[in-house]
Amino acid sequence: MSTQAPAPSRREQILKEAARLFAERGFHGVGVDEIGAAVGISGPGLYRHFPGKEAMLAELLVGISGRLLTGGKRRAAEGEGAGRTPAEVLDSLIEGHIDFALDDRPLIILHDRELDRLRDTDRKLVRSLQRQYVELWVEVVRKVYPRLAEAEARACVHAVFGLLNSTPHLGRPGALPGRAATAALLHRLAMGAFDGAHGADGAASEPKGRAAVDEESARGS
Amino acid sequence: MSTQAPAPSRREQILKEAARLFAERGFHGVGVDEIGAAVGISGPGLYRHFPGKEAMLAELLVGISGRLLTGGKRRAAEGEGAGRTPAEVLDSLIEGHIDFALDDRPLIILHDRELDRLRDTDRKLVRSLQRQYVELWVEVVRKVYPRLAEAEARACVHAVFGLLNSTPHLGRPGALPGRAATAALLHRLAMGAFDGAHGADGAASEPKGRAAVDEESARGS
DNA sequence: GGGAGTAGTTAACGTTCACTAACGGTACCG
DNA sequence: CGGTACCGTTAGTGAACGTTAACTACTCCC
Repeated sequence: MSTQAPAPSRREQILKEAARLFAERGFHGVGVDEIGAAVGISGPGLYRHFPGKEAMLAELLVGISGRLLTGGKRRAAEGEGAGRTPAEVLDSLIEGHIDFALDDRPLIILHDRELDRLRDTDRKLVRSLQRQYVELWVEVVRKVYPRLAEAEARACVHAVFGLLNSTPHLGRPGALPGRAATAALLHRLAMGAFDGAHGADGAASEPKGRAAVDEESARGS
Repeated sequence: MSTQAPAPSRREQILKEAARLFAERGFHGVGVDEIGAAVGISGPGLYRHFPGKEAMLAELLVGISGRLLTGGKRRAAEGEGAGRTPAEVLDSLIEGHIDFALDDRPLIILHDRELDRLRDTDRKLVRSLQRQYVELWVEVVRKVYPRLAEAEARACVHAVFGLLNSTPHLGRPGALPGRAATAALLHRLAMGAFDGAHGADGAASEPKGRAAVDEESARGS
């Protein structure tokens, strides 16, 4: 309805279009003229809003990293506050990440693709935020799957991020039924991945039945 | 000259270094002078071996896509020939992909990151190879997990690729015990993901009909 | 009405980049 | 020795890019 679109203030407009273009063609593949054209102004008019091209990328990356971390922290804290089990907290983290991946595709792409185009200062900040986010997940994952060593858990988290961030690769049109179905599918995939990493025998905490697919066990490597 | 193997023929040397540099800093972020310097010659000397910078990227991407597809086809054919179960074939596909991801990191990065920097002809070729590879997986996956609809299976395959291709994000040093352990872990993660996708109840999302529930949250597109 | 601030324009500058031109050395081969 | 193909060099070219400069129009506010 009359959702108050609160004045998409040129700045945000620019950031949004820049994100889309950067994601499509890469940071170095997009000129400032194109970004300007995408918002109706042309070329150097952008410099009224940003000190430079890189500042746009920096703000985008810091923004997404910060929001991911903030959201993750909030969900973890909610879990501690209420009587949630670690498994439920992990569930919530997965859900939050999926929301990001589905709603902010361009940012998710940039987030792990164009980080190295930042200057030292910005890059270190973004990396720090990313690391904190990863460690947040690792902590929760290790509570749910205590048999995972820390390094293993971290690798699993990175892998699941790769899985969840694969949304951009799903074809644009009607490849999947819809948003909700896609989210549910990703959720199941992520949970399954963690379960699989933990090993075939006694995973205690999660009630998900093991839908038996006959596999001849561990000829793993 | 009976020794066939050790001929790192300048050309291959160039391709290898170009792959590394493209993966590190992006196609547009690397200059031809740097590529030349990386192999000991400088700048335009490269044009004795390649008609242009983009030709190097094209050869790299066609190469990796082709090798992935060839390897996948070989494994699938071996499965058909022998009495292998679909689950065993899928196992083999996963193993093959992991080998690629672990042994040719730069190429795996380029493979899904710099595709759009190619000219139409090359890009279509690479996309065709990639699509065939995906469809190969989808076929096998649907045999192992028959309850997955085709679109779902395809999404799962893409997601698992994202998972397996996450290796570049695993920290460089001794983050994981070793190659074998990493491969085994990735294998378990991938299998678990498929299991998880299949295992959930079909209550929510099995029909192909336009379930109206999806688009609820799409306000403000 | 007259600053002041904001948001935009076009023109130009300096650099970087992919690529070409012209040239030289070296190995093989008659 | 002369010829040829290969592999490399340095110098240069035209285009594109990020950024700055100089200038214009509009709005707000006393």
